Amino acid sequence: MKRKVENLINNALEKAYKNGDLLSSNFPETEVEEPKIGSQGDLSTNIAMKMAKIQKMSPRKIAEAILSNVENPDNIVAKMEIAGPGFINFFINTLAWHPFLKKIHDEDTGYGASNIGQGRRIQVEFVSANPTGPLHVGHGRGAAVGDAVANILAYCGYDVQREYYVNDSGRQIRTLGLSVFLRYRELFDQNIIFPDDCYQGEYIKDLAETIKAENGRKLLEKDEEQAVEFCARFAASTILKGIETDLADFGISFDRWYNEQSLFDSGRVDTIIRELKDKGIIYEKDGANWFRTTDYGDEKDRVVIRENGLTTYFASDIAYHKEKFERGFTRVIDVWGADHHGYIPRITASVQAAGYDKNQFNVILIQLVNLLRGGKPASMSTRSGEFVTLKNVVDEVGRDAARFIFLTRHYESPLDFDLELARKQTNENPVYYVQYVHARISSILKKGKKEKGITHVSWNEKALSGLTEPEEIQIIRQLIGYPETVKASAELMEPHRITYFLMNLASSFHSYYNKHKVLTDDPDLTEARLYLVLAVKKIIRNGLTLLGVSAPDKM
RNA sequence: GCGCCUGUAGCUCAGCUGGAUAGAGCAACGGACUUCUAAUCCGUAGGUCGGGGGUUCGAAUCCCUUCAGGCGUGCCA
Repeated sequence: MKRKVENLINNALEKAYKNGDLLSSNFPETEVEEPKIGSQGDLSTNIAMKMAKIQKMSPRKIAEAILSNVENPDNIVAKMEIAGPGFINFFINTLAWHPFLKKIHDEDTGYGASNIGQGRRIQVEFVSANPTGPLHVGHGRGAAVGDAVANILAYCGYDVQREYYVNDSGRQIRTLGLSVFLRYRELFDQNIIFPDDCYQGEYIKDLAETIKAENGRKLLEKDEEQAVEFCARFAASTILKGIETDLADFGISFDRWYNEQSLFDSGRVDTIIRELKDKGIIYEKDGANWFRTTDYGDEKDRVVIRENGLTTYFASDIAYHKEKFERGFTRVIDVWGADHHGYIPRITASVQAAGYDKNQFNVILIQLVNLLRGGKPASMSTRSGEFVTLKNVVDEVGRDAARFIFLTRHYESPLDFDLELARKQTNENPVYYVQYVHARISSILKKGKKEKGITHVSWNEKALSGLTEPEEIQIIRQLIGYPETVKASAELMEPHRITYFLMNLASSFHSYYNKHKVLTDDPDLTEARLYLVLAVKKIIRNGLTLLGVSAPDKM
């Protein structure tokens, strides 16, 4: 509809210029938007105000010139008026809204899809938690956002790959091995001191128990380094399997699990460091090797190889991100926790050093999740190991509620996640509010079939002319806005836009439902309303699908 | 100190990327089930968009400045 009105305006502009009503043909882009207040029409444009300077005329004069040249061939516009400082308001003919419903039905699951990605390859890397412990709620938020972003991008024509980067080498894995080994020795009544910097959680003890059950005291006879190495590998792979399961239960799967270790095994890390040294981007100082990240705007240079000869996490990340682009992705998106924001400049630097544009690399920084229970903080300290895991949360509140709540905020704002509230099946909990729309409509359709024998609703222009209630037009207007919402949410990588869209649509529907009956004694009206309501159902389903939330037929 | 993020109704947050009189939900108060699911709806009340400057026809939105909170600022990951 916006586009249609834009065309009317653009044609009017040209005509006005030819007539001499306008002095310049230098037209700014026509923008049409929905006024918030009903009395200001269905759509309005600010074009006259934007043109005032160029045309050297007052906005209202320009508006008049435009209005006198508007042609309205399809009788879309019922009324036009100039308002305020120079807005042109358009009142749309009720009948003109109806054809949009047909588009929704015809395109069905594809309604809202687009091709802004044009098949470009894009990678979304998310979660990527170290396999040193189970996923906690914070990872859950990253998972929900990353997955939704990937869904939305794919829906908008990108060729999306989901990847999980597994940090399976480096010091934290050794620490993991040591932690497990020490707990293992404890099981044989050996007196050990368990260091503070080891992993404290109960799961470490469980892993030790498993090793004991499978290997007896064999490890005690081994050389300690070997034993730690064994524990490390066993623990990491067991934990990773657990992570994979927890994510699957959360409805998330990856196209690829990428091992950090493989970057060393293939020699990629060595190669890239050598290349960068040759280019002078990496240099030696104080016995260590430094990357000149300051050349790319970082606040100081960063160590790649430590004085002790070991590489840092950054070294493998340089190789990793370069490799991503070599795989053919034109854009790479990393979803990180906000506590990693200090790493953005250095990774961006490495991407640029590899010859790619900094805009090809984006980081979505997920802010903290405050886990609450009845308004009071639920413990989440990693140190004591008593954090609430993602699995705990999903088991307690369910997948749909968890995912939806993670997506009710812009990812840049901290999120309060109240377990008690998420479990409630009341209107305090927005998931049910939206899902309930889908269930209610399913129920109407079922009843329509049972009592009136209506098994199929289709486009019927005559019947649809009966859809004239303000609530009905309001719903159609909202439905029409869906593709735009999806597009914006893809471009900005902000899934919460869809969440809010769905809540607003749900609100309009519930309101309508309470005021008007869909199944009436008038067959035409019933058919028209079923057609409308079915369109709502399709869009609720489409939106929830993008968010990774189910659309139940019954609740 | 420096960097990033956030300050919008009592609370939790939206605000379509500069538009007209700033919106929801919760909490409070008052109403609606012999009806397609009351997991719902209707109404009332609630605001100096942290403060101060600037940019322009027009600012919650952009710029500067200031205050407050969170996070980061390792040859840890």
